[in-house]
Amino acid sequence: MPELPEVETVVRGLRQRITGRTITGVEVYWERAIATPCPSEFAAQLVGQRIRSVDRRGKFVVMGLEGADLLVHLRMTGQLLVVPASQAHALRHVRVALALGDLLLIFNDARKFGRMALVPDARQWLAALGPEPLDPDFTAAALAARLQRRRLPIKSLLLDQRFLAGVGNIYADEVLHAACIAPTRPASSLSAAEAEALHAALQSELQRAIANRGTTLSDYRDAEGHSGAHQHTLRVYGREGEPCPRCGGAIARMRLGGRSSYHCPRCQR
DNA sequence: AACCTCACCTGCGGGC
DNA sequence: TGCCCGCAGGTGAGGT
Repeated sequence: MPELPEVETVVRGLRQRITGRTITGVEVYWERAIATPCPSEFAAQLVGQRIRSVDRRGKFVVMGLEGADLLVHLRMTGQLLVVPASQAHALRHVRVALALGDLLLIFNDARKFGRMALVPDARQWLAALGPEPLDPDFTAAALAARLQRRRLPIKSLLLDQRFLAGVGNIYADEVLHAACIAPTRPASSLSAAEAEALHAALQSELQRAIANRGTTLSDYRDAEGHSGAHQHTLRVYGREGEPCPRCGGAIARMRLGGRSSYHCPRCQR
């Protein structure tokens, strides 16, 4: 579910609500939600720690504690919700709850794919991730150089978190549409101008989605439990058979790398 | 390296 | 109403 814009929206909400708070209790209701260490260690090590920072790296939420980092990956249906302690009973899929004084930070996750990890240093844990698409150091020239070395379909490459961190199935389709590039094109076949267009589309599409507080198709909610609004402005994702907003051609759906893929065969080349 | 399928899970909507 | 099927924003493992 959540891709870069959704995780960024969650992180901004968390940062405002829980930075500086101390973890006063931990309840693990679904043990496999804790990737590392074992659930009892996880709880024991967290209690008493202060949350110093909340950041995003790719699709990971990274909470900086005093001697460790708490990582969360929401996968398909995970949510990180800040609720008053009295209100948690209304949630149906609570896997982990962190008490923060009179607030609860709830890890809610219907499909149980999401994971939390308590690690000594998040940087090591995340070292294999590719560059951040919104980082100023991520330039069009750098992208073009790395595209040249790969023959994978460009969409599959955009979904590879080691190549680029944070893009998922929705935004890969939207970005390629914005850049007028067919998802099946081998990455190395992109011209310099196309690489430039792809770079620009990554910036603008991801920024627009963040401004709209993310895409809610079903499960995504921000830290306050609010839906995003970007689903109303998607141009191709989920729109099979509808007219392309740019050229009027019919949006097509295909399978690519095992995922549903939407594009306009008329104006994406 | 590239490509495939399966596994991990639950819930929802469509067709009958 | 109920059952079965296919589908879902992600990723990692294992095979060819």
